[in-house]
Amino acid sequence: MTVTLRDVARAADVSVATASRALAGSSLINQATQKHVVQVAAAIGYRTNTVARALKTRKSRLIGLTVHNLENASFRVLASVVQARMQALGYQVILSISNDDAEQEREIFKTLVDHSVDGLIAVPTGSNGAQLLAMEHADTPVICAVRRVTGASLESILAADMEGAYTGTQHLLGLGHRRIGLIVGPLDTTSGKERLAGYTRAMQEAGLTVDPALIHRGRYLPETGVTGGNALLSLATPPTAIFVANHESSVGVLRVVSERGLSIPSDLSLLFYEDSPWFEWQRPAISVVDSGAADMANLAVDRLMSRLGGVANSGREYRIGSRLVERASCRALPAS
Amino acid sequence: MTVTLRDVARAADVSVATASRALAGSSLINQATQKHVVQVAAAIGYRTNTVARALKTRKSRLIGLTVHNLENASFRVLASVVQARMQALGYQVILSISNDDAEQEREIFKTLVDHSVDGLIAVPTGSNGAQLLAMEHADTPVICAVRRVTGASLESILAADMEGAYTGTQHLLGLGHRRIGLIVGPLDTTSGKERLAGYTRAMQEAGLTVDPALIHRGRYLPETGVTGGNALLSLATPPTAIFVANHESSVGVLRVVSERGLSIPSDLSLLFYEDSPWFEWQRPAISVVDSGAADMANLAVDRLMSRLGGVANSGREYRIGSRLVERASCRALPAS
DNA sequence: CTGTTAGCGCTTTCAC
DNA sequence: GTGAAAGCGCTAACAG
Repeated sequence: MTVTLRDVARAADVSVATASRALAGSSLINQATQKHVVQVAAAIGYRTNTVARALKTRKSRLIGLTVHNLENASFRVLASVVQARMQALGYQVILSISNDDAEQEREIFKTLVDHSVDGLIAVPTGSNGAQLLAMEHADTPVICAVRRVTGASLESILAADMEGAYTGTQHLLGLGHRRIGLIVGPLDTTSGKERLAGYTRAMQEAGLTVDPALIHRGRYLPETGVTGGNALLSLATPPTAIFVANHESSVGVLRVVSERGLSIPSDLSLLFYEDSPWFEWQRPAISVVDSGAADMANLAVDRLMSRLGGVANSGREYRIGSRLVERASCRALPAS
Repeated sequence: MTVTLRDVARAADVSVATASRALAGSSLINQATQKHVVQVAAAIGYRTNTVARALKTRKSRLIGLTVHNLENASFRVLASVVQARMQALGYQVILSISNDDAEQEREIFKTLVDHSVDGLIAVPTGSNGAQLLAMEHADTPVICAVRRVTGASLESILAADMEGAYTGTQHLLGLGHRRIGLIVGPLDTTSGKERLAGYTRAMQEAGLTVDPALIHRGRYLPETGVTGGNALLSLATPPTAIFVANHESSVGVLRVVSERGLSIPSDLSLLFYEDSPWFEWQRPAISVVDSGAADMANLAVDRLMSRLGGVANSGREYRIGSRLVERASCRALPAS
């Protein structure tokens, strides 16, 4: 039925060992035999059985990729980029979705190990560091992306959230805004904490006292945008600009703005965090602090590949700088 | 290093065969030994080597999933649902992205076969039917989802596009609209053809002659929404409603509407095809013809599982009925 | 019910 | 440069 290396060997009149070497492109082999074997193999339609090879070499050419979901634009970009690049490098990726649930993630990691993935790129929930460390000890490189695990010495590729929020806030400040609202994620996540810190720092450096009423924190959900937007806009002195530093809530904020009949940017300036294709199709196009998902994905792949190539775990944290993308949703305030 | 079945056998003082049977939950085994082996296995931290098992049984417990991209909401839902359900069923999914490119798809299928996936759920480009058929002949079940391959007798799970477009158009007609614009995908895709057919049928049944100027067809891209929207809205007698039956162009249409300062639904009624989470967050919330991506995904999994269970290829085409989701973007026209 | 044994298809010493 | 042979870890006859 299936044509095996044996068949190739027989057809090319060499031993299986030679056939294997020829196909693997081993150096210690006669050029002529090499060519011949390769030709014969192609002729009879031979394809390496990766399972058998994996059993022997303990290399599956499979890597795991776990993300919280596929709705968040950053995770989606991560999935696309990792998939495309790893495939080009001869690896297949097993995608798993954790729903940001520690329990599910635990199961996923176990199964991935069972399938003997050669490596793992994970957006971790943060709760299964021990398991990840165990994988590292079992010589399976793990790269954390977007999120990290505190206390575990794993290579992590993160966004420079503090710096990004600082840059974004500064941009708004530079435009003359003084009352700047912030909608941010939970403060028990690194990104939530750091984005708030960046905002705070920029405000303080500008000599402004941070008004707690201008800060709304909530879950990574569209609803947060609605409650946050309404809360901020209902203030006695509402903000002249809102920095939406919680990607998922963007759509909720847009809804509130539209319901209140506010026009952007004349009534309110809006700055989002993490770019999404449709932000630029929006009218006015939304300015964003792009956290660089594609670059994070690329670096994650680069790091994984070098780990796969034998480089030791640096335990290092890499930060991808944020980038301000000015579009049309922020206006300069006339000097008053 | 790694603990094998041998170790379990030794530790439990039975043969490898018995250990294997105990772990596999074979029927022909003593309850007591069974329990004992399982306990010992857990105690020494045994985990089945799926690669070795796959080599022996020719079942990898891996399935392939190919989609054009992760941006289209339907593909995303397909990926999420298939991943979650297959995982729960003890399978892992290898995700590949074809970019709707026949060449890339060809490579993907080859690699998937190399990794001996047990089955495949594919959103096919349509150009590699022979390869898919070859997989079927090699006893690897293939289920096509969302798109199909003409001329190949493969099980396909499709949306009832003709019916959906018919329903959507009828809805608009029922609201009193007579000049209904249609923005649709390429006519060399099944969905493009069928959606146009559904629209045409509804119009004709209402006794209306179809004005070709009201039909804009274009690629599955946001740009199409811009050119299409502008073309339709620039007509001497512009439509009172636009049926955007090309998911990707939705965002482009919204942009045109906003640029022209049109208000929905008073100036123009809008009906989209294929639901997306953010459509309901939009203000006004967008009415849609939901093509049922989640249901397609579920059925695809069901079909794959029964094929995996030994059921023969029915070669059948399954259609998931569309559903009209009325929100707030279509208004009834006053009888004139 | 349990043990012995023969591979699945491949890579890789180790001899020649 | 090439071949023979030994498994990787597991399952599935086949005996007992």
